[in-house]
Amino acid sequence: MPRQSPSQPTEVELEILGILWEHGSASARDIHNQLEKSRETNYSTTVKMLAVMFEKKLVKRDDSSRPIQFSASASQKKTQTKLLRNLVQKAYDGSFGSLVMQALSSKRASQTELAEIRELLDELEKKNK
Amino acid sequence: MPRQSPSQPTEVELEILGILWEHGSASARDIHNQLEKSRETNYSTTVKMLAVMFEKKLVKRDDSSRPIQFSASASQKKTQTKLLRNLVQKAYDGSFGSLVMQALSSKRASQTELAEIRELLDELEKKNK
DNA sequence: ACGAATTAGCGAAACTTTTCGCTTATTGTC
DNA sequence: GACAATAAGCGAAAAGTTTCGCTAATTCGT
Repeated sequence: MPRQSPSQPTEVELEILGILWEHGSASARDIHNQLEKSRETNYSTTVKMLAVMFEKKLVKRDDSSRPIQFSASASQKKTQTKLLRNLVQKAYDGSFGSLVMQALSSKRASQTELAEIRELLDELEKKNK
Repeated sequence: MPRQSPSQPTEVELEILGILWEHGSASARDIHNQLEKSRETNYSTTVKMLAVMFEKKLVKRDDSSRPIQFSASASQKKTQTKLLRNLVQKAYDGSFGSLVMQALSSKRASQTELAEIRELLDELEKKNK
């Protein structure tokens, strides 16, 4: 009973990627220290996750110096895009627009963000015309 | 080595929910026929998934008539909101705005949608002032 | 250089998700 | 009612994720 291709980074993987995006690169210990803040976990587990993620090519590692430094293989932006597309596909019937609408009406965007969005919207409409 | 609480509907679960949202309610056979279009799967598997989802309270079932009719427990909208919040939290550092920005610039919104978004934006800014 | 501390890795296992074969129950047809 | 066809359910297992104890390797302090 085989299954399909893997897809998105999992829960913990995403948390680790988040740490890497923020810090650029870090040792297993650094990553673990960060991870501990949000999740009860063990150093061994972190190390293992990094090994798994390395196999999946979610992270790179630089062995040239000790401790080994890890970094994310894909940029935050690229990963975001994948996740977003996946969500739109799976839950919003492929409509980015309706996702945006809902995100906006959930009143989670700050005033500054709203202004930025408006600018972006202006640009987009200009181009489309 | 215990783990945490479950969270979002999984891959297949979401696909099944999608079918139910579209059809309102359906028999296992109906659901399976739909599911087969996008995923190589077996009737038994579908039935089992429905059983699992029933235990998780993701779907309701009406046993009063045969074949049993299934329907989604939560509306598409509610589920979307949950998934969206989760994504924003996990991948966008909690910023709805930056998600919206990215969704917009990915050029996936239609002209009509853009107009709607602009309207919504107007309303939001009015309220915030 | 030696022992202590830290880092890296392995392998097994707990837990979750997805799979399906096989049995039982129910329905439809003649 | 008898038989065939369809529906529902069960239990096991494959596949995927996350966990960690324990060992080995490396580095650090003196």
